Amino acid sequence: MAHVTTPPTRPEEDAAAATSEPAPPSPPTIYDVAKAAGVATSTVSRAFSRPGRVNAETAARVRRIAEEIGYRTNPMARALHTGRTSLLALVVADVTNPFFFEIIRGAEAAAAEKGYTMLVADVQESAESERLALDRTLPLVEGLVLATSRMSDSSIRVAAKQRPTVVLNRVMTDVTSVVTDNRRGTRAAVEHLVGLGHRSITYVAGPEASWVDGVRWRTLHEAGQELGLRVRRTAPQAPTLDGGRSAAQAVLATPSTAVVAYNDLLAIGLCQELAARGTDVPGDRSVVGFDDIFGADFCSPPLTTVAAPLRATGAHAVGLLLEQVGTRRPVVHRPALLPARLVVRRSTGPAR
Amino acid sequence: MAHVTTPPTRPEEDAAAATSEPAPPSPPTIYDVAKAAGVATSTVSRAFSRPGRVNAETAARVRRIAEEIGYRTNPMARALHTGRTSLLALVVADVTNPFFFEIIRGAEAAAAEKGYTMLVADVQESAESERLALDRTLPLVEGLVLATSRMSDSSIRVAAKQRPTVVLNRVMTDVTSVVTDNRRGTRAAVEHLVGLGHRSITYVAGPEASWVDGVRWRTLHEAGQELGLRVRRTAPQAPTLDGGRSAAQAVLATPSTAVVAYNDLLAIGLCQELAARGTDVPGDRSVVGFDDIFGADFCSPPLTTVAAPLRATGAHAVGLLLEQVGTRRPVVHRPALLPARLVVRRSTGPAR
DNA sequence: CAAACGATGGCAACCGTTTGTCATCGGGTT
DNA sequence: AACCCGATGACAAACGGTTGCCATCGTTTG
Repeated sequence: MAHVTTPPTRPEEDAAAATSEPAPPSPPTIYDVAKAAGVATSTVSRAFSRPGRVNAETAARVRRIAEEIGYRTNPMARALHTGRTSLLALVVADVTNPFFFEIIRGAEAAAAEKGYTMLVADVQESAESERLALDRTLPLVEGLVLATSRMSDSSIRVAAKQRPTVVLNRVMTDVTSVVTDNRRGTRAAVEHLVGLGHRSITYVAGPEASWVDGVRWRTLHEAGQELGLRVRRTAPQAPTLDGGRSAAQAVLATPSTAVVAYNDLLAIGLCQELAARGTDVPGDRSVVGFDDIFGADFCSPPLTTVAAPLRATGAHAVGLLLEQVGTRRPVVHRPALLPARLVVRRSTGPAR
Repeated sequence: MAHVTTPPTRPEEDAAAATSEPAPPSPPTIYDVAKAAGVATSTVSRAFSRPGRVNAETAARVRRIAEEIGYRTNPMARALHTGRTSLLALVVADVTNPFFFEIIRGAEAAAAEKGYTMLVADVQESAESERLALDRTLPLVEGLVLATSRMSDSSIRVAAKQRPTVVLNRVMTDVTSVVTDNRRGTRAAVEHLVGLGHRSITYVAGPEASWVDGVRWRTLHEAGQELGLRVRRTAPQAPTLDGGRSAAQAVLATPSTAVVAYNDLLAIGLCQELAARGTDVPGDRSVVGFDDIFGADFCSPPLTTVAAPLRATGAHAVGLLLEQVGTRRPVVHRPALLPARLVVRRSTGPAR
């Protein structure tokens, strides 16, 4: 028996259905309310938007009648005149990357709290479709949060010129940004490893286009210098499980007893492949990731990682965004630095 | 060259700000294009929407000029008149649940391909905020996909009356739905376990409000009867890692050698807790999940699971939705059944 | 008692597109 | 030469709210 996937449309529908429902009744407008209440449309409008502007009694009556009729203000009509759509866009490189989960959550919650709706656009790691998505959504929204944009700074500026914008995990001079404190986070990781006796660390690099990758590597490098460590770096990897797996070879080729990976996905992939090759983590090598994504606690072994305040990042970004949305003139804050926190699990241990 | 648009009496804002940027230039409208091209606005409009309706030459000229000026049609103005917003909403119970990743991806891709933008709304497992989200988004969108709605059938019908709607993982008589073939999937899991010698299975139940939970349990129960198995069921659990952990106690209290969990999250949580209590999986108990979410392959042990065609589900739902969007009269298809597939990994093994 | 005033509500002009309807025009028919 | 016709483009009326401005009215103030 075959699985019926697309049952064809049934053509007899029209005639049959016409009996059940008489007509698609168009929803009541402000005119209907005005007529029913015996006032002008302007009064109805103001009863909602400027409660002080009309007599309290009148306003109450209008609202009651609107309620009865089932009136709901048409957001498009409002937007046409005011420009206020109550829509915000959050552009993420990849919705399926757990890194964005809590960011989305935080952003959405903060937006909803202020009466805004979040439009989440997934651009599948491509600058091209990111531009496309912006084209589509920019005219609709009042503000923009770019989480890990893959576009150039100048493309971002173009967008930022059109709508208030906040970027995440990337620092720009003329666009407000929110980043986690990668320097401190990285240092915490290094100190943790040093405390366990490690004297040599390999960094598994992420995408070259990543601003954050640069920061993490540089800090690691500096810290290494200061503390007299031997620090190495692999070739850039895609920030995925597969990227991590394919870095195993390079890692095993080094004598480093500790590995710091660009992010958790990479770290988890690496652990998998190391295990497959008979290398024990943390017995033979210690592994640290970044971000503390979903899964970092139930992979094997549970991952020691520099946790990013993902949810707070999303929420904070929206907060900053909303500050700008009202004002005519764009406000650029200096980068907000959110604290990172080292979470020690079982992928790190004493050096061999 | 300046195309003087509509000179809206702009009382030259504060002098101070005027230094940085001259003025927030309002984007060009159809009027600007019309004037520049020396035609009426209707011609401009039709040059885009009804290319056949105007002289090909004129149309080309208009479009060229529009391009030069940087004209983009204002979606709100269009929507106000036509009702077409090119927006679809996908309501998910929990964006941070990996179950939805590929559904979102599939839906978004299918929507984008047809020129629609997906609005993803997270309702945090609450019927209350689901209603709220619908209130906010319903007037904006042309169609609705409800993935695992937590609302009652009647609430769903109310929404479906206002906009074309497709529900996922739930079967309703008068709303189009897309579900995975849970019956076959469940049977496959049971047969797999029986093949390994298990004669007694415990089902770790999911939320009572879940339609899918009912199907899975009933099928499991039936299959048990037919095959002469001993089948038990735990109390309902939240479909999360924690839910899985807290089910461990109940599972250990049974003599069942195999466990089928409502979903992967539950299964993974259960495995964790079993491990913590010294129970070996699959040595002492075999565990099967549902859905094959992100993480099912790298948890410990990698999970045997009934994989749902998540991406196809999302895409298919949008396909069905878009069929209805054009038509005035709602079309209800019968439920589309998408095939499930058993993925055997290492959480199942021979019965003790 | 007149002038001034604050509160309140209505009028009408937008916001930017779409689209039904109508006028015009050049050309082909008869 | 009268007529009809298709093609093309302009006019103007929506779509559903918002808001600046004015008229009215009952009060307060000098």
